[in-house]
Amino acid sequence: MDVFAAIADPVRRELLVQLSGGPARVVDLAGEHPVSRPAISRHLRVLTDAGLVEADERGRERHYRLRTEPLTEVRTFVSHLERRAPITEHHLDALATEVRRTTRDRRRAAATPNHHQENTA
Amino acid sequence: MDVFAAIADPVRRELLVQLSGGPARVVDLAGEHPVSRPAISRHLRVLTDAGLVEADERGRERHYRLRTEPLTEVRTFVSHLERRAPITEHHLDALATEVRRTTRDRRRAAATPNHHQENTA
DNA sequence: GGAAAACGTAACCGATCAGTTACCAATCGC
DNA sequence: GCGATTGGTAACTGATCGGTTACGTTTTCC
Repeated sequence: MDVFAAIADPVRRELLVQLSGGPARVVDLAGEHPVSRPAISRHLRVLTDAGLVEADERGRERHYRLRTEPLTEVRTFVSHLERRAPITEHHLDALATEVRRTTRDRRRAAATPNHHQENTA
Repeated sequence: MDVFAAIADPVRRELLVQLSGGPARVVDLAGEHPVSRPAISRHLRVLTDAGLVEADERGRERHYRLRTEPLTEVRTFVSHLERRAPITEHHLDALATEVRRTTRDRRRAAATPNHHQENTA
C-alpha cells in the first residue's frame, strides 16, 4: 500500500500524530482509539509497509516510532499541484513561513540534546 | 469523501496533475487514461466533493479546473508530522528549497498572464 | 429536424478494506 | 513454574470502492 493510501485512513493518521510525540507501544496507541487492538495492529502493519513507522522490539513489547521519509512523496505532490494553479499568494506564503519555522525549531532541537530518545547521528 | 481519501487513488492524482496544467474537458481527461469515461466522471465527482476541482459549464462541455485550497489540510498534516520527528536535516532543507523555488515560479507566473492549456513540458 | 458529441447517472459486480472475535507465541513478574 | 501482559495472525463479515455497460439528456452542427 502506498503512502497516499496509508494516510487516507483517519485512524492511521491519528496513529501517526500520536507517534509524532515519540515512540509508543501498541497497547498505548490502541488505548486512545475506540477500535480493537488487533485493528490497531493491522493499521500499524499498513503503516510499516508504507515505511511510515518502524518497530523496535523490546522483549515482549514493540516500540513503534515515526519515519517521515515517505512523506516526501506527498509533499512533492502537493507542491507540484500548488505551484501551477490559480491560487492566492497567501497559501504559498503560509507554506514558506511554516517551513522557516520548522527549520528553526529543528535546529534548536538539534542544539538541545535534552529532547527525548532521538540522538540524531 | 475527505481530501486524504480523494488523493489516495492514483487515477485521481493523475487527474489533478493533468488539471494542474490548466482546465480540461472530461473527454480530454479520459483520453489519457485506460479507464472508461464514466469512471473518470465519477472520479471527478469525488474530487468535486472534496473541493479539489470545480467545473465550468460551457454548453454541452464541462471544463474542470483545479482548486488547491483543500490541499492545505494535507500540507499541514505532513508538516506537523515532520516537525517533531527524528528526521535528517536534509529533508527539511529540500522542502525549504522546494518552497523557495515554488514561490519564485509563482511570482513569475503571475507576472506572465499567458499560460493556459497544457503544452508546458 | 436529426445525427453526433459531451457528459452524467443507474445498475451491477468483483475486489479490497476495516472491523470483529478467537487463538497462539513470547516474555515478564511473582 | 505460572498467571498475566503484550502483540501478531487467522477467519469471517458488512461496507465501500472502482470498474464496467447501458441509458438518458442536453447541446452542437449540417
